[in-house]
Amino acid sequence: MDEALLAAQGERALRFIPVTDFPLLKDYVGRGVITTATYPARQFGVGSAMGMMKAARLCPQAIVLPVDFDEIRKYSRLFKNTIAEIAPLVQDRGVDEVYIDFTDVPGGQREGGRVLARLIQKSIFDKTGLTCSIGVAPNKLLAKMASEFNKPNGISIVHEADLQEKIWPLNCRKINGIGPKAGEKLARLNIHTIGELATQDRQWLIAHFGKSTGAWMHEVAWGRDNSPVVTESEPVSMSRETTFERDLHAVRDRAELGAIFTRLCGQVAADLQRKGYVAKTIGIKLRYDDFRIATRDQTVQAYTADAQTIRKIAGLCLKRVPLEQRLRLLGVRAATLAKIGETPVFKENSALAQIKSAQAVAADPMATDQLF
DNA sequence: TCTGGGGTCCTAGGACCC
DNA sequence: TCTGGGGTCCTAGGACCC
Repeated sequence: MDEALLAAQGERALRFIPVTDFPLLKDYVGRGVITTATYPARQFGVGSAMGMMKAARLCPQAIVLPVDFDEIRKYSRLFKNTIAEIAPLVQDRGVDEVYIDFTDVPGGQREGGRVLARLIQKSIFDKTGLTCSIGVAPNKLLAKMASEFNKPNGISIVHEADLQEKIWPLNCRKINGIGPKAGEKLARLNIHTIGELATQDRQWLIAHFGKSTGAWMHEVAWGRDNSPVVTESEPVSMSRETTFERDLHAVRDRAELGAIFTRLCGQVAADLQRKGYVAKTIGIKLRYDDFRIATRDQTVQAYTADAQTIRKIAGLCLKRVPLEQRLRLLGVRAATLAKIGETPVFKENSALAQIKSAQAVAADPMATDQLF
């Protein structure tokens, strides 16, 4: 194998938080979900994204710790910087996950990548006190699955030849990209394992899941994935949203809702400014008390990162959505981003389009300001 | 007993242009 | 009188991921 990839995942992000003076899960009040759980707590069936109330029934004696996002970001940065010092080709996959292409890292191929994986684990532990699990494989798809095999603090190496033995027995849901819906649909079609998926005819999968998804499913079931490790990317959107402590009504709780709305717009504006972007599409998102979601957005001509402008456009969006039902969440989103100072002037930048524009301006003397 | 926040990508229909 | 496609942009919703 002359090419190798690796996925690393962070664990025990809450390791250093002292555990005194925090409520037990059974005494916890408020809405929300578990962000993560220690391995002992997981024994009780508690895990990420589970509602607090459900978790409290499963493990009432668990201690609830607050989430300190500044601290998490700090450790996340340390984690990624440590890896990048050893192997520079790193793709970001959220706070605690990365893909690494170490094809060209000196010594990377020793013991099939195990030596490098151990070095990365040790470096991360020395710098942060955190453990992580690492999967080594010929592509991102397999590396991601491999990283789950030996948790916590494990290393797992998967070769192409291991497909039948190690990958095919797994449930389809273990494939990155097959979520609850696709998993359900596959189960209804009596396809449960990746091996069963691999035996399906490509055309049959396409008939049931569409051209793109069907073909993709067939590829991944055979362990094939040639997507590159992408080290840099521009953001597509920036958003802020909040779930209220109690459901709010647009009329009855107008003042409260208005204040939250303005605050969210301010936060989006601040995020854009801090990161040096402007946006041309502003949108809102709401979640009703029955959990249905509605979104509206509007694209305007001039790019902006101004709180008042965003608030105005978002306000127009809000007018276009039904507001009879009570709300549990409100969000504001900015999209169609451009780096500040690099906003495109003409949508069409072909010479022809520019000549036409110039002709249109020449024909209408009142339109000269269009040039600026 | 309900179910966070911040993202990406895909689909599909309609408008509009060539 | 009726009939074309292709391409891009915009909008709404939904699946999925960490």
